Amino acid sequence: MKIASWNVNSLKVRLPHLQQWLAEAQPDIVALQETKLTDDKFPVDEIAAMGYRAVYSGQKTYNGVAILAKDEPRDVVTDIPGLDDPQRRILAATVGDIRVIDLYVVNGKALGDEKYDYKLHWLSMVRDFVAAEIARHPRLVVLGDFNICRDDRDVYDAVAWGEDIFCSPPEREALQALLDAGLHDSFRLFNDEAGHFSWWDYRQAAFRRNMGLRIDLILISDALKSAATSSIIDKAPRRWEQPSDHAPVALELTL
DNA sequence: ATGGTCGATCGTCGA
Repeated sequence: MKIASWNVNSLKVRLPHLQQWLAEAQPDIVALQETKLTDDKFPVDEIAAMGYRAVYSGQKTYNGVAILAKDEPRDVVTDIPGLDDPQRRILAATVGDIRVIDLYVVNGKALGDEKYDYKLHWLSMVRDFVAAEIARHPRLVVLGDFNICRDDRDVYDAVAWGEDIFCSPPEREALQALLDAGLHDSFRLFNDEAGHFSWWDYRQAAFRRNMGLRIDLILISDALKSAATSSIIDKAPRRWEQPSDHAPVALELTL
């Protein structure tokens, strides 16, 4: 069983990369972020031709999330209970006996910006939703683009970055609150090293210089932790022509 | 040098 996440930065542009990666990696479940497509434009047929069912929650120009799976996703949720939000950033579905919550966390722009306040509020609402979901679904995976670096190992120049956006204490506390709901950062079950990133800016040849951040995470409940055998960042698609600025991340389980 | 690069959209914003 393989579960993956990828911020594709426009599914329209990146569909050929997604198709190539699905063919090579063969994940059972993959969560996508930044599809930037309204639901009527979602490439259902092309995805079906790859052997995947899809559920999606999109909007024009911005945001947009989707879950692809070889088995039919069911019990789909597209909104955080109690949060009236037009931005399409969350998608929950059950595949087999695994509950999947796909997140495209608010970027936040800068400390003090109104988008930063929205980010923290959005995360607090997500935490409450995750706490309710984990009570109902012991096998829970919460994955996506978190737009938070959990600790300094996840930043290419932590001294220079300091406590700026993605690394501020309130953001890190919000991520820790999610983990405290009963989740584990699957990558860190297998790798303690600094310098493993999932996103690199398009500018300044950042990828070639490995000037990146680890912001794409796969968080898993206790029941899945005991079955996890690997959790990796697949940098290969970042080297392809016209890539997403994010690499896919993938978890393997013996289930 | 207050920039740089993408994507959506078509001047400018978001990341």
